[in-house]
Amino acid sequence: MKLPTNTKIRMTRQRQQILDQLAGVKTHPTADELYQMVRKQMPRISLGTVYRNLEILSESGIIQKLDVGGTQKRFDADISNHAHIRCVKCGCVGDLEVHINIDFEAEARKSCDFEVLRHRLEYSGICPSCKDEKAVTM
Amino acid sequence: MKLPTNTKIRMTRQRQQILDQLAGVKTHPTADELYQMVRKQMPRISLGTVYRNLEILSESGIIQKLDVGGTQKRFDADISNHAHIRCVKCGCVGDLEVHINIDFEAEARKSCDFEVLRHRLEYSGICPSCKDEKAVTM
DNA sequence: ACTATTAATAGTAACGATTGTTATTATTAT
DNA sequence: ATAATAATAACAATCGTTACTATTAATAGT
Repeated sequence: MKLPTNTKIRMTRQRQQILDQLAGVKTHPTADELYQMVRKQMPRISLGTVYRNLEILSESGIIQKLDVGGTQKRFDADISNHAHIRCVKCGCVGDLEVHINIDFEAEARKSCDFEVLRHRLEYSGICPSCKDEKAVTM
Repeated sequence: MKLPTNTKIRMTRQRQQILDQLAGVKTHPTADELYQMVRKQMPRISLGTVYRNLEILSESGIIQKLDVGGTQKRFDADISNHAHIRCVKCGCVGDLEVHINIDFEAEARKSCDFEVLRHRLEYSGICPSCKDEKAVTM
């Protein structure tokens, strides 16, 4: 089990690079995609280092680990609470600002005996570029 | 991409057994858990058969494949549209009847250029038995 | 009911994503 | 400076899942 956010983490070149790359992009990359991105700047970095740092960064609340379906986890430097939409064709993930003024947790408590902690709203659909492809093909 | 429900599927003993076991339980088991359950009745069934049948059954709309976070997929013989809550301690998954009369898809369309298809509302919390454990330990 | 067709099976190998392990290197505290 | 600590690269191991292949079983047509 890991420590909470009070743990001070060391900012190494690799960690900084991973963070910078992630912050500079709004595509919610997978660990492997980030590895490819960082490798262009630091060719000797290892995939394990990327995984370990993404884990550490998300555990200390600096980034977010997303579990939006599919086999791979994705990462987001934007910590704000926003919904995500996943393209059913290519698997890419976009951001979504949904303003629904409902206490989701309170609603859930009405119908179950769990201690309700949080909720996640996730969408699926077809991304703009896959929509265009479809249009071209037909 | 696979065909809709008009595809006729062969009902083998194994497939029937998997379906029966899944229907007889409200715990949303993983493929491996189902494998263990079915094995008690059919000791020579293979894990691959379980995976293949769960895939076929969910594709033909007879059961539901759940992607509720965590590393493993889960399965549900209850096709009705209901939300799920996952225990952050033990990973178990429970059902939830949430009645929110909002057109989630319409809300999403306001803030993104995807073709919005569907949404998923997922909760996390602590299940009754993990709550009790905590109480005992402290 | 009998046989041909064809899908489904058991067993096992292969796979991709992720997590460990370990010896080495870098960073921080003394 | 040097000892202590943490992070790294390289690689092995694991986990969940899918693919392969020879064999078996479910259905269709007689």
